[in-house]
Amino acid sequence: MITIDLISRTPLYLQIINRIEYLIARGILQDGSQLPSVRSLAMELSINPNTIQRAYNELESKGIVNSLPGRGSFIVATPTVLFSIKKQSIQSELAAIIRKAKLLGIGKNELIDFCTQIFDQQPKEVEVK
Amino acid sequence: MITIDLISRTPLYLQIINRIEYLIARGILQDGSQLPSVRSLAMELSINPNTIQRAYNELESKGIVNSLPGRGSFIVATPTVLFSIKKQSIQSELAAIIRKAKLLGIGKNELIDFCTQIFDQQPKEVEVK
Amino acid sequence: MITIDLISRTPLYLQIINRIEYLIARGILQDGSQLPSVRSLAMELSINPNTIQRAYNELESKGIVNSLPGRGSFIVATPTVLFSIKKQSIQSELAAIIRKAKLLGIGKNELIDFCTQIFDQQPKEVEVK
Amino acid sequence: MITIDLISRTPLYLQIINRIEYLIARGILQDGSQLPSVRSLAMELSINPNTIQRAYNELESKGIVNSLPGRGSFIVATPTVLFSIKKQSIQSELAAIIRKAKLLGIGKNELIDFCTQIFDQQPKEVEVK
DNA sequence: GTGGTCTAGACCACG
DNA sequence: GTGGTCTAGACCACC
Repeated sequence: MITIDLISRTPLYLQIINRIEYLIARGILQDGSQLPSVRSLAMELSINPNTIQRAYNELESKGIVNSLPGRGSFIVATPTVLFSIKKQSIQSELAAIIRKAKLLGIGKNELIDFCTQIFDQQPKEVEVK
Repeated sequence: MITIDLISRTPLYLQIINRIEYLIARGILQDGSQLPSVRSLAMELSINPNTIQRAYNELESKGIVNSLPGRGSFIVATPTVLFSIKKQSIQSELAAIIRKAKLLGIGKNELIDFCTQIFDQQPKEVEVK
Repeated sequence: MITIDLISRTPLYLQIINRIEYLIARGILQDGSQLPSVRSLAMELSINPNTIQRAYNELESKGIVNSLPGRGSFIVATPTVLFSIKKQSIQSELAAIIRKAKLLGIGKNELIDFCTQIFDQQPKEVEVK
Repeated sequence: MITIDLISRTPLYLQIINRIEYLIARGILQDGSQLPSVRSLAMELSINPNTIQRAYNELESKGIVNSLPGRGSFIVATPTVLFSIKKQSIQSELAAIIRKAKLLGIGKNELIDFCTQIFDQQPKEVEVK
């Protein structure tokens, strides 16, 4: 369920976070679900347990996961909550890049056309990087 | 003319590259213009000459600048050329983020509205990061 | 495997680049192979880690190497790809020198004889400079 | 007669040397001809007199020019002598590049074909860089 | 441990 | 003065 891309430039802990958030947003990981243990997931993915630990820690500090020492880590966010969190981060990223585009002198219409094109061209399911 | 933000997480050498590319795109630095010398710019920005050197080197390997030992560094790219280079990179960044938005389940109309809003909200002149 | 010549006038970082490209072209460093770490290679060659870092950076910007922070640097180019890159650069160098020879008034036959002689005289394995 | 290319990466003093040697080889500057004075040539080319001085010095140490303090600089090499000097330097450059080609695994026939092609493609008169 | 960025300071060739 | 290379040593994020 949780997969990573060892070749990708994206840090492994971020790939894990993105993947878990994606699974929540899609309703695959539900509120209250238990995440795999740090050690078992590390084994499964053949990476360092510290990396998993970091991903879980960041998810906890975002309020998406609840780690109970000795018992495991559990999802505490509904897709709705998760959605608004993610949406905000995407908004800020999008704002940054649109700022760049404006600096370049790209007009609004050109930008919109562009977004439409990209949106339509994307395949329906893509691995989160 | 060339400014940096010491607080930004963007590496200084990248800020300098972005700034120079921006000035070329805007037609402020013209084809054939001489850039400030490595040492003088380092002094002006109060940073290490090596950092400027690195920025100029990368601009040279991108074919935007011509560095002549003992003579100075000169712009060799027209705004048009520069524009197409930058546009391509913005396109790929935009594609990546729109991919993310789709994964979240954001619809096309919502995305477009979003871009329009952001585009209109942006102040006219913003520091390149 | 990777060696340098401290006496040569060729910059160390270029010697390292050439050497690695040579090892790829020969199939000794294969697609996916991990390069020695920046620090370990620096230690082995008794030079500064920054010099190795620079070589790896340039190889990455050429698309020959993939550097993943915290994980290492990996070959991503096949010998075939590398071969065509190198061949092109050799072609242009050769063109430049043949142009000079023509300016001197050296005839085609003389040039060809010359190349043949040099080709046959070369020892089979020489250090890349 | 003596021209330079301010954009070229070749050092100015080398361009001047190459140009003078070319003019001798072609018989345009004859044995005993007086070269323009350092200052007048510097003025004419709008470059630093030191650069001309350096070029003349190197030509003198090669035995091609004789500089008589207070009187000027004179050609002392015949085209024949010059030819053999240049031929040697071209030989060593050619040897270096053929060595590289061999390292890449380029065969003798391929090399020869290549040289022939380049030789035939070259325009008859090209500026020495 | 890994790569990436930056500073400080030195030396070189070129003008 | 100019750009180019290299060393030494520091700090960062990531694994």
